[in-house]
Amino acid sequence: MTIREVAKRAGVSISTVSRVLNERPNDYMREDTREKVLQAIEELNYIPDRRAQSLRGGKTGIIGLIAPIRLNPFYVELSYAIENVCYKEGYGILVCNSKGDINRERTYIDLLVRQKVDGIIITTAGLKKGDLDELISRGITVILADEDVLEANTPAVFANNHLGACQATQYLIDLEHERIAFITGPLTVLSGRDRLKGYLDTLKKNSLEVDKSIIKKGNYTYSKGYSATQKLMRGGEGKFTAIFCCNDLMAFGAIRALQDNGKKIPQDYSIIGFDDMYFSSISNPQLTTVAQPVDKMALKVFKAFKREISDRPPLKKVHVLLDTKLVIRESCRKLR
Amino acid sequence: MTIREVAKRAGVSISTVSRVLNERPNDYMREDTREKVLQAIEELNYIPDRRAQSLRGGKTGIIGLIAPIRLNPFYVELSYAIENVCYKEGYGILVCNSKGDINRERTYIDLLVRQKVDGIIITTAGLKKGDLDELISRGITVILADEDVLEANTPAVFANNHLGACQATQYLIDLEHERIAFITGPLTVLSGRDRLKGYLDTLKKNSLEVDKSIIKKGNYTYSKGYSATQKLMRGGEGKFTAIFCCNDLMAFGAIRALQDNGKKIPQDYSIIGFDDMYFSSISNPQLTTVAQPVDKMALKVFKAFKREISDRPPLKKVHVLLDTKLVIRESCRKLR
DNA sequence: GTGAAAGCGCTAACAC
DNA sequence: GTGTTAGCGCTTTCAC
Repeated sequence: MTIREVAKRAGVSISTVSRVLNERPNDYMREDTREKVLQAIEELNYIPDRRAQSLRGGKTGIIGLIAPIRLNPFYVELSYAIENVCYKEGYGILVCNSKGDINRERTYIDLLVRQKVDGIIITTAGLKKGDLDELISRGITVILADEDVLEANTPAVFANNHLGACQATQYLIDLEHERIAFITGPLTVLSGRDRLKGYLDTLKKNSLEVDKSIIKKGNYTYSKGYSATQKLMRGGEGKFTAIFCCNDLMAFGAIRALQDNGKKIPQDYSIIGFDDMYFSSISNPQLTTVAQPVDKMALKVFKAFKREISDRPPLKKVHVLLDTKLVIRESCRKLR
Repeated sequence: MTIREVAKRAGVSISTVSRVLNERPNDYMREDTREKVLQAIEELNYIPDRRAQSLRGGKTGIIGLIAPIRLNPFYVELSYAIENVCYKEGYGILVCNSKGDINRERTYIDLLVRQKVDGIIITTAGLKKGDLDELISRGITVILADEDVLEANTPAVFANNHLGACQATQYLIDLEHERIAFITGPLTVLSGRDRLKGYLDTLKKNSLEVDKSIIKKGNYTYSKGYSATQKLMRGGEGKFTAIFCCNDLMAFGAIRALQDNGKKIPQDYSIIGFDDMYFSSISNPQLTTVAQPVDKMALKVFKAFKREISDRPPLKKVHVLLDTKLVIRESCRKLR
């Protein structure tokens, strides 16, 4: 079922078929010719081959998405937000779960290059400017999502992690909490550092002292949230009344650790997370958290991609910073 | 960066380059020629174009995955299990979230046909044998996962839903529960019907009466789990001591509904789910459930795919049925 | 308005 | 052993 067969059936040449397929503005043709072709297409159930189309200079209509998806469930939220806008725009999306493994990331990039995808949306686990430049030199548009790359000359879209951390911290303070423990994200990644800074800045802004003994290193995993909270408990139960966890998954770990110590949430301790994954809305207790604007992120990412592949892409690569939003549910309470 | 440039740099013809690229068994060549080519490839950082390769009769190396992913989070488990085996085998996976919408499914199928994917792994929301046959006639291998299509002449892989439901029901009975409520899945889908049957059969096997008033219709969503449980409560609190929910998501809804009525799990009611999603292992309480063998399913699906695209695909299309496994956690207790 | 033909990057049959 | 060439399915000049 090729364009040739359609041409034969319609009694025209293949270029005519191609013309009706592509509908260019200044391409005039007799209406009955078009009809004939359309009918032949219909009858043969013909669907053009995108590989062949793209080989002749066109686009593949595929976008690659690379992210540490299963590491942090937040990325399944983000990936499906992106899938959704790609669907609406007629793009296919090749999903590459890097698991945070740089080798896996590179293997996937190789696959995407082979497939000549139109673009790659990536939350990288450690790629550098040079890696990105090579991709770009291959004609593949790269959009950074949620994680920056130093000096990268390509568009990037983030949630305002600093703002989010400020919102969370301030909320706890407004609830009269003064000793707020903090479980960090990995400090190797932008979001981790920004969230820490937001916490610190908000404490300072409210003239609250920073107590390093209630700041624990985390890595966005459930088990780390659990173990960090255990450490917190061993460090002295009275040293804090609330915990701000740098993502929801760790917050669940924290809640569990507290419960295992016979504590109740939010009666004994208030817990706030970050991300707002789907499960945070149905967990017990439902988690108060900072929502990342995933849908908006997906949209902005896609728009950046479109702009980049347009005839005249902007020289100045945008860095979009999207506002987060506090979502109040059940895991925090007013202290007194 | 094409094969031509590599050839020029290595001082050989393009067919020689093609030969070293493809390494056929009976293709001999001088070692130094191969070396030269390899070096040129290396120096130019050449990566062959899969579109062009596949156009010339080859495979695209892409598999499409269609499933109602965000409808039931179980499918995110399944999809990443599949992604994982595809990764290992060098396949790219085009993820298509149908949301259970047949139109979306069809649009995606069109996209996958255009992209000339090697195969489609599908959990369909309503495609019929005819739709599948058309795909197959287009040279696209179709593998059914988790959901059957009547009389379809293509391989299929399922979890043994009947067995799973038996395991869950029997477990509750072993815990001395005799009045076990049941929240069904959609009865339009295979898994829904089989799970119901497993429940009914096990009741009968244990000479327990079926009480239709404690069997409620569900649809695999959280909110339905919640509302069905509310109905159950209004029907009479004493009429049941346990609820078997046809998937984990509804189980969470049920737990919530019970808690909103001031009940405790598992003290007041035992709850068992089905699927074993990641979140079930970290929820409060951690959910006792029936685990679907997702990794094994993914493997079997992939193997069926490979067999189908092999030189001599089996005429008889296999139906693989995989055993489920009871995962005991915290949401059930012995009645007395 | 429509058709013929070149060529996208590659593989494979056939020469040499 | 290696090169030449046709052709995969399509788009796009360039003729007519």
